Parts: sequence; structure tokens; C-alpha cells
Amino acid sequence: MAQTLDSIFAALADPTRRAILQMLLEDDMAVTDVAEPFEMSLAAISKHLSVLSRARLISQEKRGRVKWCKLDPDAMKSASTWMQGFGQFEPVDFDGFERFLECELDAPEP
Amino acid sequence: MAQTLDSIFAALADPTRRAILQMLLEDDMAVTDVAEPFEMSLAAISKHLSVLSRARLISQEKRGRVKWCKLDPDAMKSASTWMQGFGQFEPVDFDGFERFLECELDAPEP
DNA sequence: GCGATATTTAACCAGTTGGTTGACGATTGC
DNA sequence: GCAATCGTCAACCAACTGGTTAAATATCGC
Repeated sequence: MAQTLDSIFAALADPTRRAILQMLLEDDMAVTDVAEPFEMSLAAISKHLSVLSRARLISQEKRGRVKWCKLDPDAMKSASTWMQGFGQFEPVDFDGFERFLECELDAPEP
Repeated sequence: MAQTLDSIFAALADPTRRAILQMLLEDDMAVTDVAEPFEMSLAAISKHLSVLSRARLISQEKRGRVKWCKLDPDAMKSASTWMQGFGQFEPVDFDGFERFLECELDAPEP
């Protein structure tokens, strides 16, 4: 679990990878489509995806020659759970999505 | 903000730094006391603390020759907020925790 | 003032990261 | 069958990380 948190937080520490996760929030995507908005090589994106995959933040499934990437929220949830040790609970937060959108404005690229 | 998230998640990606944060959850601590349970040099811990400090996960205040380290929940809060876009995680009341920390301050200083 | 204590800085080292290019293995459509 | 598409792998590079030891800087107690 500690090693899991290592890889999850390390994966989240890169703005390109966070942007990829936010793209996947919209829909599952093929590797080539994930790469399209970024100004870097496909190989670089492929590496980023494997980092996300090893951290189990995404899952990947190959169908034909296309590899589909899909968000897997469990890992993010365990990171979030770890962080909850640093705060107290409060009832469901309806502003959450709004604040998320504000953060998204600051994301790099696409 | 994007750069902030970079440094916050990068800081959280190291198990030593996460352990330090959990120690600080109990109480504010001097650098030497933070270092005591770890099997590494004081200089290494000092570096870890400066990473945490640059990420604003802790604040540091020098009183005399002792530098006190104190949790600063704001940074963790923004990371948690970013993550909330990815699931129905329980949100965290970091403001409540901050009030809790302020109460702690009234406790007798070591 | 002086020795002890608290902490940071500098120089260094090995390993990791994030990117590149180019070659390669599968799969598809014609 | 064969050219195009999808994606990874290998080799390489510069920059960063996490650790070390040794020296430097403050401050404290006496």
C-alpha cells in the first residue's frame, strides 16, 4: 500500500499525466487520440500511459490494433483516503464539481 | 496552481515525507525530533522538510535555534479538491482541521 | 568567550525521470 | 500481399532526486 501510494502520487505529480486523466474523465480513448492534443511524441505519451497504468490510475484494454485507455478510480480513491487522515469529514459537498472545474482551468495543454 | 499541484503530489510521493506529515499530525516538532525515528542523516531530513515546505504542506518557524515544523493543511486541501473531480470520494474538511490545529497551539509548548 | 546544540549548505554520487529518434511487431483495409 | 496504422521498445540524453559526508552558521548555557 505504501508503495502503491508512492506510485499514485508520483504519477499525479506530472501535469501531462493529470491532463490525460482529465481527458479520460470525458470518455475512454485510444492511445493515439490521447496523444493528439500534446506537443510531444507518441512514444512519450505511451510512457506516460504506462506510468498511469502501473499506478492503476487507468486500465488499458487492447481491441484489434487499438489500445483503449479507461479511467480506474480506485487508485485515486485510496490516495484520497490516505489524505483524509489530515482532515475531518463533513457532509456531501455540492460545490465539489465547481471547484474541480476551476482547477481544470489551470491544467496545461489541451 | 498547476505547478502547485506538481510540487504537492511530488512531495507526497515519498514515503519518508508522508511519514513526516503523519508525525506532524500528532504535534508540531523541531527538525531534530522529526529526524530522530529515521535511519538517515539529519541533512536528508532537512532536505525532505524543505520539499514539504516548498509544496506548502508544512510551515516552519524559527524560534531561537530551533525550527518548528507545523502542518499546513491548505496544500493538501487543494490536492484533495483536484481529486474530487474523479469520484464520489468523501470530501475532507480541512478548514475544520485547521481550527483543530489552532486549538492545539494553546497547548503548552515543549 | 567557549563548547555544545540545532540546522543548513556544498559537493558529490548513483539511480530515476521525461523527453527524443529510429526500428520493430501487430493488425487492418484494399 | 502489401502499404498504412497503432503502439511499444531500445538506446540515448539532460535534468532531477534522494542519499551521503564535511564544513559552515546560529544560538544557547555556563
